[in-house]
Amino acid sequence: MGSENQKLMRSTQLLRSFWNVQKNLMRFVQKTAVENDLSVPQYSILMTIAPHKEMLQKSLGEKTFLPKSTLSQAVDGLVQAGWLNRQQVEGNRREMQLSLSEKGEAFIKTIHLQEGSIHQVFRSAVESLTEKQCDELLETHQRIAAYLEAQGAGQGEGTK
Amino acid sequence: MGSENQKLMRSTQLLRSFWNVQKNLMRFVQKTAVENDLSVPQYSILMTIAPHKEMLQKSLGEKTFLPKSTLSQAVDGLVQAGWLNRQQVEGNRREMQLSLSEKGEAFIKTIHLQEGSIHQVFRSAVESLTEKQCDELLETHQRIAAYLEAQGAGQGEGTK
DNA sequence: TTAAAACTGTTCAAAAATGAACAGTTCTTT
DNA sequence: AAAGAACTGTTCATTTTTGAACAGTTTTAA
Repeated sequence: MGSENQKLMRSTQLLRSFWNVQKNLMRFVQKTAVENDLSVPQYSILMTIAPHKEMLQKSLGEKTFLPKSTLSQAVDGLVQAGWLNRQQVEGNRREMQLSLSEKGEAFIKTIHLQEGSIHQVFRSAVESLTEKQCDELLETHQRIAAYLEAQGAGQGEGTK
Repeated sequence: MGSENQKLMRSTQLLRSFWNVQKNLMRFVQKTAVENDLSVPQYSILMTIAPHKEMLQKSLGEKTFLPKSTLSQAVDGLVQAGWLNRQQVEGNRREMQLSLSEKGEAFIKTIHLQEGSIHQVFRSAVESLTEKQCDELLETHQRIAAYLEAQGAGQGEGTK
């Protein structure tokens, strides 16, 4: 069936398209992380926690998909560096509550403003998009991410 | 200026949106790689070389942004496994010509068909997009990728 | 033609990321 | 309430990735 084949090619093309963006993003994330003495997981953690100011370590794991050993080590480093506070959840001696310190918030702001940081570079990259293009991109990404999120989260898969 | 602030938020929102897709994609790439006894760099290499059938190792480095030590090791593994052929470029004793072996081509086809592979999962994820949505996504991604590609490739940056 | 500089890929020691085993806690079932 | 199962995070040995030094080749320019 020709149209099936058509669809297959479409999907391949789209996957490549995402991959092309993602490998470039990773390049700048890597660079930004190194320039601020962070590992890539640590950078991810900061960016994930930033809009909420505080999060359970468990939730952070679910959001980032980082293996829990990686998460534990990365968080530890961030706490050492003074960017995060870590304390036991009261009424639950297993879970850890993580929160951005004031230093941490300031640090994130600094990163956002650094020339050559992923944030600055990306800002320029999307500068010329129209309102409509932005909205459609967000909408489509949201749909794809939601689908993927739902996959594999169900069965035997968990962050080990 | 309010509209500047507006733009900033837009950019942040878009970056998050890409990140949400990318972390999910990476999850499946990782999974697909492991299931086929590949490292993530090795998987990237195969997917990059696949449409061309053959490439210079140098070009592969430029396309994937993999550090050259990583590239060298990963390629070596693929050659050992019999998926790639490697030979010196004739008339140039530095560069290496890499090409998919027949076994390698077959291997890639197999991966594409595996249930739960990134390819299958992604296919389902984008199944319901309209023709128009696909085209716009491709177009926008292309623009962003092109911009990012141009950045940093110029000055002191190269794959070490 | 040479010497110096730039290029391409490999090697190897160091750093980063991860799985598996674990320790302590909480929840379930009896 | 006691035993067993499930949960949450840490530790540590192993694996993966990477930067730096290198070896060999080609290009540049003296």
